[in-house]
Amino acid sequence: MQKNVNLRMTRQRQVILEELCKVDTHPSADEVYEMVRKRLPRISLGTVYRNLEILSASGKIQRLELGCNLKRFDGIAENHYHIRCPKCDRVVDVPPDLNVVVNHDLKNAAAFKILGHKLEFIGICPNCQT
Amino acid sequence: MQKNVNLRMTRQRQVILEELCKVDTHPSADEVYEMVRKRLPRISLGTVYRNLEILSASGKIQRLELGCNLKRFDGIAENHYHIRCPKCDRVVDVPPDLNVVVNHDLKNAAAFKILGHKLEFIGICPNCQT
DNA sequence: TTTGCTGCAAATCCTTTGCAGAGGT
DNA sequence: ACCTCTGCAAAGGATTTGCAGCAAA
Repeated sequence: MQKNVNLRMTRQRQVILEELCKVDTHPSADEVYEMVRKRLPRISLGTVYRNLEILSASGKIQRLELGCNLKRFDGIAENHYHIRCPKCDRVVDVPPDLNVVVNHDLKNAAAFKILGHKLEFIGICPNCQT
Repeated sequence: MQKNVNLRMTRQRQVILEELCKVDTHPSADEVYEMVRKRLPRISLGTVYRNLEILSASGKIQRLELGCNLKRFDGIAENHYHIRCPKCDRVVDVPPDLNVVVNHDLKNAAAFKILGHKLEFIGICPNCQT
């Protein structure tokens, strides 16, 4: 990925941004591709990927990546929280004695039937702080 | 994936479970493969994937997948929370007027320098409730 | 003996990348 | 004109799957 020194607002980038702001469906890259293709039939999927990356790096859109790329597995079956270090991607458990309170008032308002929540803290681990 | 009607405790499954419970590093499937291979040199990566799936489906281990498989993009750049429906994988925003309180007391205790958190609610969407 | 499980390899899915030409600024 | 961006296609990495033989129960 190139450094965003001199960003150009190309037609493709413009349309991707417009289409993304039109919807609230949190589309995947492929879904964005399908949306944009209606206006720019010759756009390539690679371009969509590159632009989504650039747009989120420059803060114009948000990239939802709750968690890391790899699925990870935990020998502890009980639900608990994690802290992930964005530098080394290490994941550690949140000490269980710590009281993390998530207010579930939202349960009453959303049309969703809330089953639970996933909470992940992002933090620089001791190793990476130096 | 077969339905878990009659699970057998094979040597491979046993060793995967044992190795996973030994560590607290939240390994990826490939890392589990490397761990297990020391004891079962002929095990295949496919078997590791299948067993991690089966073990987490049967509740013996936990699968960390904060979020969905696909990266998703959001036209709203500001940070906000999401609800995801596990049935249809739809993601919607948490209405911003709802007060979600995450207690950050944990900041003082962990050796991590906490930068923030990611919170995702899991819930059945109106469509999937029928 | 039944049938779930394994190793293997090929397939699949999503994403990234190299390249030569096109197009913003 | 400069240099970023594009389309294309191939490569890449993680995960899944088909199959024939193996092994728990």
